[in-house]
Amino acid sequence: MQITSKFTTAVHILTCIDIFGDERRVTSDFLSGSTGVNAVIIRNVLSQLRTAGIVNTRQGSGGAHLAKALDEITLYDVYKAVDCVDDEGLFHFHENPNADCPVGRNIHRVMDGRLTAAQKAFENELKKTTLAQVVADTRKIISEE
Amino acid sequence: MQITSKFTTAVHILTCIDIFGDERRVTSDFLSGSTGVNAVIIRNVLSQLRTAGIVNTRQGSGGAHLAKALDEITLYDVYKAVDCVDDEGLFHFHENPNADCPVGRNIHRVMDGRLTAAQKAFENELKKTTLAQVVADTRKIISEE
DNA sequence: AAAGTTGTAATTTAATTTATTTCAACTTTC
DNA sequence: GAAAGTTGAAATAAATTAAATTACAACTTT
Repeated sequence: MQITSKFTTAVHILTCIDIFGDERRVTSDFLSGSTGVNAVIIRNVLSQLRTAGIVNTRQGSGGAHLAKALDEITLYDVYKAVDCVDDEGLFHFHENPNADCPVGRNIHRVMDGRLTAAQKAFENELKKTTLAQVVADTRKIISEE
Repeated sequence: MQITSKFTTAVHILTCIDIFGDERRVTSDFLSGSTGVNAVIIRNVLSQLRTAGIVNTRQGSGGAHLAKALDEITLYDVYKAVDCVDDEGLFHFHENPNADCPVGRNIHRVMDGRLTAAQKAFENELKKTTLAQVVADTRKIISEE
């Protein structure tokens, strides 16, 4: 199992908006070309980023723009925006444990706190990186090529 | 997306082996009844736990047994045993970034270290809990019921 | 008005996860 | 040593999810 590629796609998109935004319109079609991801999927991701207040887009006009500074956007914000993990959490519980079995009716509760802690540790790590850092690293590599 | 329920199923299985192992044979059929998971899936999970050196099973004889002490098995060991996350890692990269685009050909590399760190943080948290703790909590809840 | 773009719904395709079917090999017990 | 019960494993099916595709109305700019 893997976290949906919409997450890495979203980071790619935001990086492109910052790096190419000055010289050209960053349309879903352009982003589709850079990512190799279908333009409709790009528009869906942009739509989620817009709902999260991370980008601005407008019907007709073409070109996505950042709605906040890169150093105010963490990888966690993007992860949340594109809804990588739903309310059920990162772990999938087997759904029909037997309530007549003392283990079956309690195991979920016993594990829950510990699994949530693991998920939190993971998410907290994502909060440590801002898009500003990602873009800075990308610009550095490009300039050295 | 969610981590396969084989993981929580495996923890359930190990808990049952410890709690019921003294009074009865813990067969795949019994475990299927307690978990609500198909008996063949149970046998597959047991097979993975056996490969990891966590349980012993034998053809014909019936009944799984722990191959090591509960306090020597962490949630991480179980997670690894049932192969929740493959070599590709927890995050799924979009697979066809455009090598002609300076962002496209570098973004993977830029993100990789940070995403690996998040995965590591998550896995390290799983290493903090042993099955001994899970079973102790389970026994406590059962005794208070 | 024309060209290009976004937003969104509906559908299809592909991949993955879980369940099911089947049966040979093995153990224990009577 | 035959019967009953079990594991191991392969093959297949069903269900779920992710990603791509098709289609088109609404909007902006020129």
